[in-house]
Amino acid sequence: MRRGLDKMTVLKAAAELADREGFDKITLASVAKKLQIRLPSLYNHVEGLAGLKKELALYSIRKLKNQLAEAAIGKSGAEALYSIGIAYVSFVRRHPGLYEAMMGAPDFLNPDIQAAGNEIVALLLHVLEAFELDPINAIHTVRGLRSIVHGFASLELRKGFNMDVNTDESLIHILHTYVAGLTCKE
Amino acid sequence: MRRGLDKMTVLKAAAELADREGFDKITLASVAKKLQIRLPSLYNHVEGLAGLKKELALYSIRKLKNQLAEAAIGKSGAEALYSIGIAYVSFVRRHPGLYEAMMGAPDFLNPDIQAAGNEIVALLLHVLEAFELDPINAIHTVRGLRSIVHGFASLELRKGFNMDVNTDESLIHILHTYVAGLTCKE
DNA sequence: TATTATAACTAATATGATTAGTTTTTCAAG
DNA sequence: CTTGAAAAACTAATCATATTAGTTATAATA
Repeated sequence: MRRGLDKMTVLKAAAELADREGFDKITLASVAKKLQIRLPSLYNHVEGLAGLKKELALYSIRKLKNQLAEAAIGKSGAEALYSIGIAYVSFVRRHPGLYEAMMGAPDFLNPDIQAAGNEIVALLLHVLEAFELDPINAIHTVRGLRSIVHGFASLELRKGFNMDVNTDESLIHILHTYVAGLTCKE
Repeated sequence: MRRGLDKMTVLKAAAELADREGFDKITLASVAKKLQIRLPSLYNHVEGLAGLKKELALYSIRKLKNQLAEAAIGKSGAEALYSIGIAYVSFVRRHPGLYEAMMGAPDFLNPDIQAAGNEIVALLLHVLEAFELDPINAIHTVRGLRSIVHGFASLELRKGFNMDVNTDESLIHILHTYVAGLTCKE
């Protein structure tokens, strides 16, 4: 068999293109050009543009999950939450296009994407055990943490924050405030 | 002058299409079909597809701003924050496609969009006066509130939450926790 | 060395965006 | 009324991209 590209090479090319030029610049034409092949040849590796984007979303969430898990190593409680939160935002800053590929997926109902998402949820639930929340509260809290880091990263990516005030400090402040709200009841 | 469509009619058609079919289904072709005109005729009202999306983003953020302002009427302090947060998420639920048009804008550097965004920030800062935060903390807190509501709405829209636990309760829980963190220092 | 699966290719078609240039209609000025 | 200008529709042509069908070339392996 003629050994040329494989799927991962295509995905990495698309990811780099997305991070460098923007997610909306991903077209089969632009990816093919970057790989120096003709456009239809990509169909040997991915199922069209929709397939490429779906695979890219999966690639993205798995990479994110790994980095979040790594950030939690050797930490616990509030310290672990801060580390994970910072890692999340850092991932989006380093991989803006790839992150958009993940959020740009029509929805998260794809089983593989859901599985990776569940691992992130499980990681957060595990860290939250130190807070001894009842199960329902723990779910609410995971949703809160995810909303905070995704919302923050997403708004920052869109240049939604005026740049006069340092954004790193904002992230820390927000996480501290939320965690304070978890611990000091009333 | 021949009186036919105007820009607002085009925008409303596109908004309805986005909310009903999804933001990605907005094309000049689909909008023209809905309006029963030929595609190139749209160029009399908007500057191509990019222009339409930019106008739609502006239309969206202004509408959102109005509904947030309305939600704050007659309320203050924490109660006002909850009301605004719920109104934000409610807007996204009622106008998923329009909200995506707003977040899908390449960035918020457009002056008109920034102006509308600043009004939302000003509204939140005004409500936060009751908390007597120092100015920098107030900025961080506004960013926190925006991150929470945008992140929550965005994840919910993408079906990012398992549906076993009620999402309305999650939103209340998150806002309560964050506000608790603001008030009970340490 | 011959076979075969794979991965590239060319060619053709469809949809959508855009531009250029034309026609039609309505309002308002004469 | 008539007529002329402006606005808003149109047709036609071009370009880019995605997709499908069918073909060719190559490399692993039998």
